This record gives sequence, C-alpha cells and structure tokens, in this order.
Amino acid sequence: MDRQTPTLSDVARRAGVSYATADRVINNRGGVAEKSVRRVRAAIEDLGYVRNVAAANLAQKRTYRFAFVIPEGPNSFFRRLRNILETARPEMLVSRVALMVESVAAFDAAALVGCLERLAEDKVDGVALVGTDDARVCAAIDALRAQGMAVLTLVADVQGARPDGYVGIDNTIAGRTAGRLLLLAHGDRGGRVLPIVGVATAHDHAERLAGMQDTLAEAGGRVTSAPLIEGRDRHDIVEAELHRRLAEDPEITAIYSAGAGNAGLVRVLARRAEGRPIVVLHELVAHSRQALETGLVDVVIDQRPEDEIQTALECLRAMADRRDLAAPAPIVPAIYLRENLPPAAEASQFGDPVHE
Amino acid sequence: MDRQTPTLSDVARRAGVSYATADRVINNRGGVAEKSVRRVRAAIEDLGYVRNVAAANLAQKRTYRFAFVIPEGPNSFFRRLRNILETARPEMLVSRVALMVESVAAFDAAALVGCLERLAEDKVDGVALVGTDDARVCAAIDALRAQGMAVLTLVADVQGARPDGYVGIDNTIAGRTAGRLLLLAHGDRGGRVLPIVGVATAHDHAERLAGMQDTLAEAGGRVTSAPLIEGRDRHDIVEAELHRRLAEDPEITAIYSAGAGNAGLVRVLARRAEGRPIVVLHELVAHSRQALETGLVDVVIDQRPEDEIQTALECLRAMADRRDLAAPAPIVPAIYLRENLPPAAEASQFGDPVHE
DNA sequence: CAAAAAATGATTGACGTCTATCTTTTTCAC
DNA sequence: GTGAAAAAGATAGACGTCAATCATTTTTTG
Repeated sequence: MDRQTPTLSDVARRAGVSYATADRVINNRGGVAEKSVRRVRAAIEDLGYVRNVAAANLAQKRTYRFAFVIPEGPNSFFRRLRNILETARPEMLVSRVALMVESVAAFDAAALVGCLERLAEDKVDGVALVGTDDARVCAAIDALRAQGMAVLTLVADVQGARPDGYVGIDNTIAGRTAGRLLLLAHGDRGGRVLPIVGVATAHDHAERLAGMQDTLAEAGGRVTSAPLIEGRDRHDIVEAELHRRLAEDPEITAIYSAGAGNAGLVRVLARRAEGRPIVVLHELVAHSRQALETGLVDVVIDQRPEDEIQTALECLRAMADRRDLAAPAPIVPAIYLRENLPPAAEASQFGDPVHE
Repeated sequence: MDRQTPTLSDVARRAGVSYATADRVINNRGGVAEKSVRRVRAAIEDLGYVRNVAAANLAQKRTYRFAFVIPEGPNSFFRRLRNILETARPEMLVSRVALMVESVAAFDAAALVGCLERLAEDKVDGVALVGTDDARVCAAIDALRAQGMAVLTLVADVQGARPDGYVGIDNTIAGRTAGRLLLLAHGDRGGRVLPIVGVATAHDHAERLAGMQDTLAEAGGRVTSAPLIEGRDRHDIVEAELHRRLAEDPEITAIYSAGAGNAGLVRVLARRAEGRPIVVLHELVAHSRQALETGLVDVVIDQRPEDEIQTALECLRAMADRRDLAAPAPIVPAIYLRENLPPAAEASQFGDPVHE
C-alpha cells in the first residue's frame, strides 16, 4: 500500500553517492565536496527523507541527560516546579531521557554559576535554568553554549544572556491580564487597586505591575492604582503590611499580588468579617488554590509550569537531536477561577509500572 | 560513571532463563510456566528494566498510524482542529507517526460508522473521533476496540460507549466557569443573562447551560438567566434572534453563548451604538478572537484543542506501545481575555524542513 | 607529471528488540 | 517408564543509523 519511508541508503542511491558520503553530509562530518553536498540535499528533499531518530539513538546508545536548575527554598512555586519534574522523571525514562534536578540557593548568582560549571564538566546534553540577572550568569550560559550544550532559561530569563531559548511567560502580558480582570470585575464603577510585589526592583514583578497599571490607565482611569506594598515574597511581611494598609485606606476595592507570600494575604482576608475586595494573584499553589476554592480570592493567574516544563523538554530534545524545531508557542498565562481549577496534583504517585 | 541501562538480555540472565523466555514474557507470547513468568517479572523489577521503545520500533519497522475523525462543514472550531492536525503532521513524522485526518458529515451517525468501519479494515493503530451520540456509533467503537485498536473520543464523548478514554473538557465545568465569570463581572449588582445554545437537546450545550445556571443560582440569584435562544449553531439565526431579544428585553445585562454561530452575535454587537452587555462565549476562532481584540466581547472560554490533540496523541502512542500511561490530566477550559490571547496560529506554515 | 591532499567508496560491527525456526529439556498423564 | 505436550533454550537475520577503518579515485599543487 504505502511504500515504506526512505532510508539513508535510498538517499545515497538517489544522489549517486555512497552511503558513506551521504552519512558524512547528514552528520556534518566534513570532507565532502560542495557538489556532493548539494546532490545529497536534493535527494533528501526529493525523497522526503526523515532521519530515523529511533535508529540513530539506538546506534548511539544515547540517553539524553538534561538538567533543570531550580532555586531552592520554601517558595511553593518552585516546589511545585520540582514536583512536576519528579513526576515526569519515570515517564521520561521510557523515552530515554534522564532528568536531573539541581537545587541552588535562590537569588544567589554565584551558586548558580557554580552549579552551571559543574554541569559543564558533567557533560549533560542540555540545561534549563531559572534565571537570575547577573553578568556572571550570562557568561556561564555563553560558556555552556560554546561547549555545544543546549541552554534554556525557564520561568525567568536572564537579561543580557543569549540562551537557545526562553520558556516562560511574558510578565507584561501577565500583568495586563490582571488589569483586564480587575476592570471586568469593577464593571463601570470606579475603584482603587492595591498592588503587592516582592521587591519593586525585580524586573519580573515590575513588569507585571506596569502591565496591570497600563491596562487600567488605557481603560480611562476609573480604576486607579494605590501605592504598592513590597512584601519581599514573605508571607509575614505581606500579612502585616496588608493589614495596615487596608485599615488605613478604606477606598481599596481590589488587591493585586504580583509575587509570592500570598499565604499572608490569605490570612488577612480570612480574618475579615464581611465583604472583601476583589483579589487577583499569581501562581496556583496549595494555599492560593485553597483560597480560590473557599472563595477568599477571585482569580489566580498561573504560568502553567507543567506546560513550561513540557515545552522545555521538547526544545531540549529537539536541540539534542540536532533537529530544527519551530519556535515553541509562547506560554500564555492561564486564568483560574474556582470553577475551572485543574485537578489537584498528587504529592507524588508511585503507581507500580507494569511491564508487558 | 553511570552504568548503562539494562537490556532484556540482562533481565534474562538475572532471572536465570534464556533470552527467548524473557522475550516470551514481556511480549505476552504465552507458553511460559508461571514460575518463570514470576522470575522474569522479579528481574525486571530488580534491574529497573525499561523496554527500549526505540529499538522495538526499529525492529518492527513500526510507523504508528493514527486516524482523527473530525466532522466536516463550515464550523470554525472543527476547521481549527483540522488545522492543528495538519500542522502537527510533519512534526509527527519525525517520531514515525502518520496522521490521517478523516472528515465525516457532522451529526451524521451513519457516516461516522461508515468511516470507522473503513478504518477498521485499514488496520490503523488508533482512532480519535469526535463523538456523536448514537447506538451504532457505540457498537462501532466497541468493534474497533475488540479488534485491538486504541479508540479515543475527542471533544465530544459518546454516551454509552466504552472507548479507551475521553479527551476533552467537562462541559459542566465549562458552563460553571462561564457562570463564575458572569458573577465576577456583575460584582454585587443584579443582572439578567441571555443564554444562547445550538439546540437544547445536545447534551454538551445543555451541560454548559446547566453549569452556568447552577453557578448563578448558588451565588444567591442576584443574577438570573433569561429564556434561551436556540441558534442551531448558525450565525444568521443567532443574529436575527439575538437582535429581536435584545430589543424586546432591555433588562439583559449579559450574553452567554454556549455554542457556535457567534459570527452572528458579533455582528449584532458591532451594530450597537452604545454600551453593550457583558459577553462570554466559547471557542477561540477567527471571529471570536477578533471580537475579543476589538473589545466587542469580554471573555472567550476555550477548550484548547492544541492540548486536546497533544494529549490524544500521547494516549494513542502509549496504547500502541502497550505502555500504561497514567490517566491523562483532564483538560480544563482556558479563559481568554484580550490581554492573554495566544499568538494567532498561522493558517498553515510550510517552513522548509532542514535536515542536518 | 609526480606527489600530496582531498574526496569518495566499500565495508563492518555495534545498538536492543522482534520474529521465526529448530532443538533440547522438563512435565505430566497413563 | 513411555510418549506426548509443554516449556525452555539457542540462534540468526532484520530494522536504520552511527562510527570507524581502509582502499580507491579524483583533484590540487608545485
């Protein structure tokens, strides 16, 4: 019925060269005349040859080794990220991908660089790292790439660095999305939004904040932004500050939290006797999820780390296979209400694998 | 450093049996004493053996053949579905997956059954079909499965059938999500939502409608539901009916469209001189996207067909490989505002594949 | 034109699994 | 204990590619 897919031998025959030459071409081994290269390329085109990755991997006894470098610490988002990776690990094994998850101190550029250098020696095939803005990190990334390994930034890009790609959301878009939700929830009434960020200098939080404010402004300014709280991503600080500000400023109609430390925010809300402001926050983690379920919070904007990791893995594999992958679809923030929450991920599931 | 992954020979050696026997076990060829089966299984467990799918596929010269059965017609959602599949096809080829996209008349159970029967003869490895409720369809699905092929329902399940899985959203959840958004947009004011469905008897639209109404009711009933419009998924009917109803009932504060035919809805909105109701509708397609971008519409709830297809492909592959895949994460409806729209998909991109 | 260099050809043994065939051993019923 | 059936062992070719070696041809250079 359907004739089978062509092999490299078919290509060689069609191009009128030997298998060895065709092999030299597709594997860039060099030492091939320009004329032959062109003929092989043409034959590939004609026959629609597609390299059989399975066979190639088999011959190379290849197992992909990918490292994910994730900040450590109590931050629940990164815990979630690590969880997803751990869950994916056994499934990845089937396709011969060994996942390494490295933890480094958060915001510690030196530690991150050290980790990257170890990975460079370790000869992994690809690295995905959560970026920290720092010149040394840029240099380390360049060094890895120069060594021929694939490097992605994940969740947070590194300004100035040139990785093979960035997998994560655009924080301006995330902030604008929050702004639009706030506008929607205010209807045609006016309002006053209290923004909470980690620190105003972190470029991701700053981008979210600006995106939110721009969107409010573009809508005519009936909803305005109050002075922000810097919660340093710590729930105790967020709790204290927020408590104070809400008492101080009764005009607040909404809260937008661009960063972490939302457990403190939830505590303040839970204590309120009556009517609460509209609340929009980021990242679906245990406490934000629960707050959504109990109605303490209206909306959670999530960057869907599952998607990010899947996309990252796809990119890393494509690069390791020397395939050209169409640039991955940018990851767009997801909006969760209590009604469309994804099923809670198990902490870890050890279903016994069945081999048969 | 890391010792290499064990092969089936290692398993056989460890189990104290021949390679042939180990092979008989993992491939269920039968004719193996219970005792030996247990020993092989134990060895697999001990060594953490994972069947090398690449090698297996190579040996079998396997190309997966999967068919997607999609209703034909002008419906832009199914056009989108088909587009996604066509775009995925070349990428899938790399992993040796041949995608077939079959079109059958919409809502035509007989045509669907005919198509499934052809596929049964065609010996494809798996089928994903958009369900149509019908006893004959159930029977056809069972017949395919009895023949050992993997069958998934996609987007719409078939009531009474027992496919290997359903990949699509829960329409009740989708409707509840719409309800929550409507509540959010009404704030603490009252309102009156005008629902539009295709036909009230279609169970998917009915589920969405009920979900929306339930959510409104649970919130205390300050926002109510007006009598619905049956637009039969046709934009001309939707346009005429909606126009009439809006003129008739000035109390309408919101529109919820659970089905298709939204081009007509958008036309009505575009003609309105001033203030429009809150609008929530389903499926991100060309005109709904544009309506969102131009501010004619507030929210689009989308079932993310890209995800659905990816999940479906994953499931089909897993089943074809005789792997046990953890049940795929149910697909949750996505909420799009004009700010978080994913980049528009190219109609079709024919970037020349680079082989090297 | 000869020598050196470059390009090409020819061939081979992995890689891990599948599939098939054939032989040998064990088990079981009678 | 004999014979048949069941179970197990042994082995080999194929799948498509990679990586390496060595021989041969063509091209370039002085």
